[in-house]
Amino acid sequence: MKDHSISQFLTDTFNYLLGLYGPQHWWPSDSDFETAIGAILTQSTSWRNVEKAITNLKNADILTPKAILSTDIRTLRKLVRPARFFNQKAARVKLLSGWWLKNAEQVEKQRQNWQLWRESLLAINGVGPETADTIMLYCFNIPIFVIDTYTKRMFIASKQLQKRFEKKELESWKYAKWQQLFMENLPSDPKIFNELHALIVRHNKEIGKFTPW
DNA sequence: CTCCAGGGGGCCA
DNA sequence: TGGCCCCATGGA
Repeated sequence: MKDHSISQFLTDTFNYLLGLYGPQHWWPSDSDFETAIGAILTQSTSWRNVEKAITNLKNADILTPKAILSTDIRTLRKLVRPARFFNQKAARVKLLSGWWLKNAEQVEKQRQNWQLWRESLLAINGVGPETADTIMLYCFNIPIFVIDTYTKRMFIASKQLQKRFEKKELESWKYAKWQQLFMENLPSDPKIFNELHALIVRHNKEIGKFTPW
């Protein structure tokens, strides 16, 4: 899977998008815990709506794991309501707060065991691969690349990749396969993974105004 | 009015 | 495994 031409292509893509849009400064937040909560709230939800929910949590002064755990679930539902699926997300925010309280400090101390921390995140109801990797990368600065629907859509449509793989094959690739493509063909650098994912999201928002790269 | 956002879980063949 | 449905706000 590691391939020089693919490495070159991904590096070129990164440089192209960075030149086009500049640094995206992800993840916007006042704390790593806020970032983690945002990762839950943004599931299939516009960032605009997530901001409203986060603002509600800030105004209620409960943007810490302990405060959220001690907040009544019905109160939490009202606060996160702008972020859609508020019943599920209120519960998920509580579960993640419990995980954070128990593990966040240890993650910082034992970063080499990141695979185990990732597994423990995936064990949380409501945390799938994308959310787990988002937390690993944007909260803990661990070099994991985040795959989302934008990334798949954009690279399935890529002529460069279609020279190497059938489009049908690209369409059949699952999360882990896409992640492997990026992680084996780019430097294992959290700054690169951070920026590239943000740039891909930005590019997909802008598509229509700009021609594909 | 319709469409769809920075996903994930449950269910069923 | 793979396909489908559910969740359920707010802006364009």
